[in-house]
Amino acid sequence: MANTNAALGALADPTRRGVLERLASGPASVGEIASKLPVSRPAVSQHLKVLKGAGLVLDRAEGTRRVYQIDPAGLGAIRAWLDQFWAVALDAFKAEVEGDESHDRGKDK
Amino acid sequence: MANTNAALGALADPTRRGVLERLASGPASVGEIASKLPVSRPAVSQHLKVLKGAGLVLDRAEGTRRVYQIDPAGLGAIRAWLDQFWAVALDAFKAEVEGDESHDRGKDK
DNA sequence: ACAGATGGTAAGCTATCTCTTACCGTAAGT
DNA sequence: ACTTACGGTAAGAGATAGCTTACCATCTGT
Repeated sequence: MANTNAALGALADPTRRGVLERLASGPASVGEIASKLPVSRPAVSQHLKVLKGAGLVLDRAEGTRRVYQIDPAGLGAIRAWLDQFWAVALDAFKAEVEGDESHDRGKDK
Repeated sequence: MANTNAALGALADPTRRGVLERLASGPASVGEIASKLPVSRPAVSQHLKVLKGAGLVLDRAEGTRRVYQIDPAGLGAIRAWLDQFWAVALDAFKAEVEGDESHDRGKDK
């Protein structure tokens, strides 16, 4: 399952985002992905393993090649987490700007 | 400015997400945040520095205390990046499922 | 069956991250 | 002025992440 935890960790690496951005335009094989990036093919394989573990990509065998593509479900999970987080934080932020002094200060410690 | 790059990197660490989740419910001082987490206060200070650099939190002095809160703009930047990414990827995914074979394969290499 | 292409895995190196303890600066109260 | 509370910074230790090269397995075509 798409663990939000692992997914956020996976998104942290620039090379991995490079892989995802390549895949955003459509499926590609490992070699195709690697040819566009400044790292070796094994490095790309390792990144794809992480992305797959995080539920961000899907893969299928296609002859001797292995084709990867983005898994919409994984991205959706992150979006859901972020949206929920955004909603709570923005709410607290607005409350702070307006009323202030009435809802949080002192309730924490 | 809220660099998406730095922001995603900042979100990768569990302790940092713990800090953000605490702040999502309202502003708090460094000590208050640290008391809820399994790390020392200096560690929290360091995390806050990263979060601030990523544009995810704001801080203000309040006497001898320093109060931190979430910066909605930073979260918004990540949301924007993710939404845009999501849109492109989902589009490509749907195209792949339906037509297939007609829009990408071969245009990349 | 053999040769070539493709890609996953192992081992090892280096750089970076995160944590801790120790220390210092600043603001507030007596 | 002195003391106390609060928090940022420095230095260093340990763990981890990401890369490379070398190697192996699998699938395809001759």
